[in-house]
Amino acid sequence: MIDLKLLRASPAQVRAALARRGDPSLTRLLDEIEALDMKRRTLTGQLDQLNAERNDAARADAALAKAGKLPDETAAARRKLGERIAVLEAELRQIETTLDAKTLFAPNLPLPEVPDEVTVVRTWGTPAPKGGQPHWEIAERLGILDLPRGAKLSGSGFPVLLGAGARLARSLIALMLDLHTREHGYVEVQPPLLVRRESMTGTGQLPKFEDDAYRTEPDDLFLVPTAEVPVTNLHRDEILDGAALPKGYVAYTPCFRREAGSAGKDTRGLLRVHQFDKVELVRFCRAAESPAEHETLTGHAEEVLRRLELPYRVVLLAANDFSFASAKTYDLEVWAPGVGQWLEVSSASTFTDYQARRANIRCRPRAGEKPEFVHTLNASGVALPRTIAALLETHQQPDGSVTLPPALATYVGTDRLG
RNA sequence: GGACAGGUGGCCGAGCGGUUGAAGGCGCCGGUCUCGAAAACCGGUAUGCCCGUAAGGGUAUCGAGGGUUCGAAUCCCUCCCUGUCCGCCA
Repeated sequence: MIDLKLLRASPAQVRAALARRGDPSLTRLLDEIEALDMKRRTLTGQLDQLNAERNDAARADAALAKAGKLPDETAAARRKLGERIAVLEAELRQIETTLDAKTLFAPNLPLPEVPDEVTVVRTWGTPAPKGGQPHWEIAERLGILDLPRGAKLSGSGFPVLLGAGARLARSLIALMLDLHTREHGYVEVQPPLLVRRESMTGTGQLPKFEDDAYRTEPDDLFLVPTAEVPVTNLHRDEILDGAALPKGYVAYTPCFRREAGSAGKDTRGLLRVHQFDKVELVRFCRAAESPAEHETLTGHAEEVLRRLELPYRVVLLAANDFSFASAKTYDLEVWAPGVGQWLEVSSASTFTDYQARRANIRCRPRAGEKPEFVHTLNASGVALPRTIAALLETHQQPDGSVTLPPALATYVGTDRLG
């Protein structure tokens, strides 16, 4: 949620920051928000004054009315005052409703250090030369992936993992959860996979991106597109103890995405699917800590790829290229020689206080001090399908088998598939 | 799905038309006492918005919205949520 006080204090700064997102309609949205905010303040000023009058009057009248008789003309005057208040209240309510609705459509402000062009920050490992089989061919040969039957069950984009493939997925999940809980200090969470509208609004998926989500009828619940939603909302409407921050949670969940509007893109194999598994990292911290937390978090996600011996690069996304609620995002991309592409397997973002405002997540720095909004951050740690694709393509052998890195072999129970 | 009960501050809990933002307790903070601590005692301790450099002031908020009233945490209506029992069930 955009900070109305900041918008009021530094309108030019907010406009300049939002302009970097490259959506010209945001200027008009800000105009509307500013006008509504001004109206709201004028109205609340008038209302505060009238309410003060009414409160004074009520106190003065109380004794009179209780004892015996409140003069008719006094009662009439009070009633008239009450009517004026009711009219203004109705007007104010209408403006607030509109203002809230508009505000929810304003994305987060990119941080100043975010570039205008995507930038490769660092690369780890040596990417294999482009070539070899794409993962779907390897997987088909190994009999660990069945796309046609997935399509029969649910439609395209719902892969079925079989045998060693299913075991591989389960092993990857266990490896990641163990790494993040034992070595990086996260608390493991198993959240609900269906969430309320409020939760989706808190993290920024709603109201703007409702078409991207699967929604249940008649309960109006949403299938989580990422564990970020339930885990961040764990602390919705709470005031956290400042001494307990930073706080990190890790959750494995399936993720459900309609991918509306992306038909035809990356449709082969595992690159873009409607349901996939992901281990997600979520952190809550004080505002001053969030830049360092963002780097730490990104490092936690990177460690997964190092353990899997997958060459990857970290890219800093451009201001016009990252998600609605984010203020700064690093993508982790693994090299997939078979398809000859860098594949995004993690997005590590800081949301500054944007989600915290929407979801009303605050902390009290110390006892007796005023609550302040926390900063939220999250990163995939990491998403499975593309990681599996990269694993198969990177570690495929001339004889058609696929070797597994030691860290993973321990979990799978073999160091070779096929 | 059926039948009840209930939603009040960080937590528990009173209040059921008139200085109630809200008793009391717990927790927390400060102080007295102590070599130190505990106990005891004293004091403080909600959040949003607006005005103000500040001190402070105004206002709103007792699940949400609407209504009755000169006046609503208290009465009425609708919705949401939680709990208990019954039914069903991994």
